[in-house]
Amino acid sequence: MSEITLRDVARASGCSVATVSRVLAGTRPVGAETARRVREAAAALGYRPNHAARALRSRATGTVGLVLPQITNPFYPALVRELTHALHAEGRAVLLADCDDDPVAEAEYIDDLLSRRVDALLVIPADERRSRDAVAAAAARVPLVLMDRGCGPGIADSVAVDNSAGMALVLDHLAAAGRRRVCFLGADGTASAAAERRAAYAAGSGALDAAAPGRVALGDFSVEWGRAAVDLVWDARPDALVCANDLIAVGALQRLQQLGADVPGDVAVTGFDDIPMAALSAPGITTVRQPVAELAAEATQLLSRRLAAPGTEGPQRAIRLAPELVVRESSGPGAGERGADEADVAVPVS
Amino acid sequence: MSEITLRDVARASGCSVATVSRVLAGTRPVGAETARRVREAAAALGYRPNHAARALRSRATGTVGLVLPQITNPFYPALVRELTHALHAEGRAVLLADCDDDPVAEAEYIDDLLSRRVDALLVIPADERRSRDAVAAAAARVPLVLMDRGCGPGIADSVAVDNSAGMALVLDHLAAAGRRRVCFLGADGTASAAAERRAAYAAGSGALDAAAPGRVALGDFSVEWGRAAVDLVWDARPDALVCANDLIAVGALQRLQQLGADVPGDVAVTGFDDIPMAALSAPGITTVRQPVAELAAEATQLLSRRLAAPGTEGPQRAIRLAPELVVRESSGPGAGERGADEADVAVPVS
DNA sequence: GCAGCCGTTGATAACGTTTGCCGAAATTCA
DNA sequence: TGAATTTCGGCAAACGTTATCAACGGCTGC
Repeated sequence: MSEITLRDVARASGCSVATVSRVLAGTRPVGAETARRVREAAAALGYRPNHAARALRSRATGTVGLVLPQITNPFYPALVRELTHALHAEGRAVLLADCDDDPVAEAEYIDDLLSRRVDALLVIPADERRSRDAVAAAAARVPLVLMDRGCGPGIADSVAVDNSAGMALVLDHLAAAGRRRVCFLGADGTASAAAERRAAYAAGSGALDAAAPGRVALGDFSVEWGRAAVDLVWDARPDALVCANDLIAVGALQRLQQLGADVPGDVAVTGFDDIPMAALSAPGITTVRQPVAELAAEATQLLSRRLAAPGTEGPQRAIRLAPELVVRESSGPGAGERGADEADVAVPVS
Repeated sequence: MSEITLRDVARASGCSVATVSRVLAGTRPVGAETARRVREAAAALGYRPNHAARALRSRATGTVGLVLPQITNPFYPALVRELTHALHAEGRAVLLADCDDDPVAEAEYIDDLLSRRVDALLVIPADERRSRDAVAAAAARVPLVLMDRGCGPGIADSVAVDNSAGMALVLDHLAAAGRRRVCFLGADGTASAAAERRAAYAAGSGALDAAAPGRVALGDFSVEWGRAAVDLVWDARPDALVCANDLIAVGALQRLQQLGADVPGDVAVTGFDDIPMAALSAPGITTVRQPVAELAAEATQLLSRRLAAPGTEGPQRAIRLAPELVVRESSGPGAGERGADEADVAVPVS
């Protein structure tokens, strides 16, 4: 069985548990010869440190809790992947909790993770408003980084994409393509991504057409809403639908095709996030790609910094990363001006 | 700080730590009045048990490790979701490890999880052959359940969909629709799902057409391969492409549309797994839906059974669950015989 | 009324590590 | 060469919980 403890290694190598602990953890210099004997014995016996005991004694579990609203949201798997890889690279393990978009469940999971003594928490809050209390309480106990969505000001460090810059990229692109009758299919949720994207549209779309900022339909971040939203704005005879995320765009695209509209000939469609489906849809959907690996790297770095300097409550940081525009067929030249094929061209933000 | 220990609760409630532990853990009966006082004090102080200490003493962490090949594989998020929910419902937490399809990384993660003293492991092996040693070694230490893919015979308990039954559903459906020139676009990997599906095709397709079992193209489980595979079988003028999973089907569908083929008029396309994209593709892809929630429930139940009777090495179980056929537009009536609209009809296996 | 029993409770010893402290040996410096 | 300083290793005390054992009541039953 996995019963080999420090005592056994100590006995086998002829020294005390303390020395064995020191050479294995490298906390203090130890004689070269002794170190060799200890390492040999440990390897021979197949010693595996007991993380539970270590955690109890040193009050650090080497574990990070990751709380997210819905793993089935197609944007998150890539993020989870990058986060777990980045954290594992630092020797930490990841406790995963999917709260199913329910702030109450979210609070319970956070509580459970805290009682499991995670060293830190990564949270994508389910709801900007109703997640706040639980997140703030947790942030008071352990280093906590908010990702993707905000949770009110001054709660904790946060890392997210610059939604305004992303929306600006989209609007510039559509403007350059001569689109003017633009509509926004967004989400009315309190999640910060929803709010920021619709604010950015409201702020930027006026440059295309004075009435554009008013052509807005708000629902949620789903394919179903995308389908339904098209009908609500159809009377305005739009030549471009700016969607707040790729799921909405997929739904909009489907409904447009049902209605017999030509995409991009009659109307362009754009999304946000660049989930896998955006590239695989027909036509491919022009969208704003989030720098997922960089988001993960920034988040883990933020955590490491807090963990390295315990108690030191430095100023909170709100990191915003620049997204890039991915141009695909769904926003190609309109009916009048068909040009060359230009699919999947990535345009980094300046 | 989170410094409230059993001692504090004991002092506040006027009894010993032993009693407090007993009432809070419910391990042994305790006086009603005392229990009330203890619970009151615990609540008032906001006591949170220290899982690290508990784990050290009782040699059980209440934690399960989940090792999977690629969280970005669109079939897994739904499975992860159901697994975490099922496990959390039993009071366990989930340590997640994504090994990026690399058996070496997989072995390291398994090792790390074991040294973190997980009570049990859920593993979706990256490779049938090269994952075997690490999985077998782990299974000797803790209860382990293999999911989705096998890992050689007699290694551990396993839960998976019945791939043969699923493939049979597809072939029956195509036969009933009058398709005869069937081709199989599969994966040559050693993963058991790949092998079982292509074996089931080989065994069942002969009933449609004597040459069908020979019309096979093998690559991997990707959209890219699906696109490429179409060209390899196109000379055979197929009227149906049976794909080993939905990603291949999506790729095949794209390439067919590029070639100007009508789906399902000229050729039907079927997938396997029922990932979200299958429903959202245009046309929607007929596929075999895995009973994800039931798979998760069976797996956790299997774990619970092993955990309840420690050391009792009962016989290994290999549970196979019946899938259901989801008929969508991609396998509708062929060119000659267009009928009524029948989208998204689920036909459970008998 | 006394032996014996159960139901409750309190001390206390683990669980396997890390770590502060101290002694011994080895090294340096005057 | 003696004292000061460093280096190295051991002892033992934590960390917060659970489990074992004994003690102390108040019972029942004869």
